[in-house]
Amino acid sequence: MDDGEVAGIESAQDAANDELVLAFGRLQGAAGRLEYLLGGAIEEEFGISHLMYEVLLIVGRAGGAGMSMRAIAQERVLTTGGMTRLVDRMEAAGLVARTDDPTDRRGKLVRLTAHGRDVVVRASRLHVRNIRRHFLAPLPEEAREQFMECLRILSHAARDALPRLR
Amino acid sequence: MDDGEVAGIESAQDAANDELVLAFGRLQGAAGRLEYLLGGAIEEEFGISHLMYEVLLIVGRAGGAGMSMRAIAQERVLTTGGMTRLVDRMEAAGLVARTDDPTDRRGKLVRLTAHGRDVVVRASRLHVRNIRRHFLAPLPEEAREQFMECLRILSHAARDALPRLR
DNA sequence: CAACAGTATCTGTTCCGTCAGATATTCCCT
DNA sequence: AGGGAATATCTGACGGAACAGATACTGTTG
Repeated sequence: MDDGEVAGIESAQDAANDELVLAFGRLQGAAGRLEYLLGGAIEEEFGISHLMYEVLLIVGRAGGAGMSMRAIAQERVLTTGGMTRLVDRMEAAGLVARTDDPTDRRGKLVRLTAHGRDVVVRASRLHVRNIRRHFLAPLPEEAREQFMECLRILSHAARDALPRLR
Repeated sequence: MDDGEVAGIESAQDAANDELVLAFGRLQGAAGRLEYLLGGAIEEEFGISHLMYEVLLIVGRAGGAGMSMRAIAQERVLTTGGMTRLVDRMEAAGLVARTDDPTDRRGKLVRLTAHGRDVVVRASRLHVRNIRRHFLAPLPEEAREQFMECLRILSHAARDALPRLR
């Protein structure tokens, strides 16, 4: 079971697709280490993971009485099972609070605590300084806005296109 | 510890940055389920994860005698420890083979087996039909090329900017 | 209203990648 | 050549998310 030639594994036409796959894969790997690119300071400063920070943002902008577990999970593209445990940890850290949904006794509503809001506000302030500078820096100036717009579009599409997460 | 107002959590200036954070986060979540967007058919058809498919692509295009574990890990942004186990599984599945690096007795070289090359060729063929159509579809026609270019730039930058992975 | 399908959340299990440490080897400096 | 730092890979322990099943509740339908 040996192999000689590996060149010509694909047509030039397909090579561009592979490039996209590889680029996205690398970014996914890098995103797992997003702390180095974007949120390392947050983790150091506030002792919360980047994922927690994202959930704070999501819940924070919902405001009002809070968001259901499912809605958060849907928004962040996570299973509700995973969300249960994540919110467990965040609740233990005093960042969010669960309350019973008054309109549906199956449901819970998650909202920021005062501490959680404080953290997200200060973390965001820290974030702002880093995100464009470090993450987007390699891109040519004029491409950044459009790239961010594409990212927004794709992420919404991804969120909505995926089958309902358990 | 109750909280009343949640509006005005941040300035309008910062809101755009948060948008980027959230978009990227969602994409990361979605990327974990990249199978639905890009590679679901591959997993069904060939019984290999999308990550394995990516590694097959990476090793395949290296060609020749093969790639070191570290080089693959670096290219895909993964720790070498994780790579060890991934290659274990891929070797067990008959997709790749390890050989001792003749120039460095610490190292191993990973190369595709005939079966691995067959899988990656056929999977790529399947992929081509799906990737642009499903993943990039939500983007306006004229933005796609530039978006892919941005993705390429950023992914290379991310790979190179990260501290050496253990 | 009883039956039943659908939904929200939680929990046990499993998978998989990271982290830190161990071992073997190479490289560099004296 | 000898000693130590750096490097390649592997391994044990761990964390966290997915998956599937369980439980509780809702809404619909006969």
